[in-house]
Amino acid sequence: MKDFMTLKNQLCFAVYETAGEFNKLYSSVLQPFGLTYPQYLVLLALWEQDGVTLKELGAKLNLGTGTLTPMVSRMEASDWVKKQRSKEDERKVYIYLQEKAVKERNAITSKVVEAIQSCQIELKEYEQLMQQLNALQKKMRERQV
Amino acid sequence: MKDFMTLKNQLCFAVYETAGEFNKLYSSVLQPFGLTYPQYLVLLALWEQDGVTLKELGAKLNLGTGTLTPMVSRMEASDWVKKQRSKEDERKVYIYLQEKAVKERNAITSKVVEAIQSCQIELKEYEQLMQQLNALQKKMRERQV
DNA sequence: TATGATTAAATCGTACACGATTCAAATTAC
DNA sequence: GTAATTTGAATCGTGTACGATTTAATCATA
Repeated sequence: MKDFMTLKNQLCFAVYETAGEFNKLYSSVLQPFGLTYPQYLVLLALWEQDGVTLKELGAKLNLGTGTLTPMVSRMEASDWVKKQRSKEDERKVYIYLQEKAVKERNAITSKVVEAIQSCQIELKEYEQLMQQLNALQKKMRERQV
Repeated sequence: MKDFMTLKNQLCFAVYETAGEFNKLYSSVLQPFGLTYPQYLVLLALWEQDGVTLKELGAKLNLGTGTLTPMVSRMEASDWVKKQRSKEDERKVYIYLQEKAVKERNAITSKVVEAIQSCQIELKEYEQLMQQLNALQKKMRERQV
């Protein structure tokens, strides 16, 4: 019988390692643009919908203000985005893409797609993994304690 | 046609989020023991094989000294492990489990298994995901640039 | 309408994670 | 047998990531 408490038989570790691999792969692609992997995820979210509040951005990315506030500040310092406090509700801060982020969008996504394609992942494999990971996440979030 | 550059259609993001979910789930279980999730992974590795060098540990966990050295130091401070510089080769540092880690092993793993079981993941689903993630990692590591 | 509760960011403290550099010990090459 | 190289940890700087607290603005309500 297999030992389920072995490191290499742990699903958590497989996910942990895969996340690390993605991090490394994306980092190498994004470094020439002066972007980190999490910063790229922020851009992905903003390319979909620009001008969202920090809280909304956090909801999309599953990140709190403790992570996002300094990260967005760094991205503002490097001219990717701009923070704008709302006039109607001064508690809210809206994040807007800067020209640089709009102009570079194609160059960045092209390089990313190219890198992913170089991994030779089958479309079917890709979609199946997506579906299974989403199902797993759902179970983890809804687990009965 | 689906937009593959959407955040929620990104495999990288699904993996990133799932890793975050595991982190949160395991953290809640491990907190009463005064352990973090990465520290638990270190214990998993050492429970399998005790007395390995920092480098060997790093190879198992895919972590560099920049991460492991301070982490193991913290675990030494909290009496989980002990660092011992080799007499034969003074460059090497061996990591040994402390009594606390041996004694608490069952209590810790029981709680972890319990938490995972509460997620109601099918065995088949679990194994399929493991296999697919491992295949994906292999492709990412061996990609032709 | 004052006040108590809620909300959105910011801030703080701790802990990874990584690449690059440094340092000392061991190995090798000449 | 000394010099050059390699190796294993440690250190450094930057950047997430999270829970908890703080602060200021808004909302709810008596």
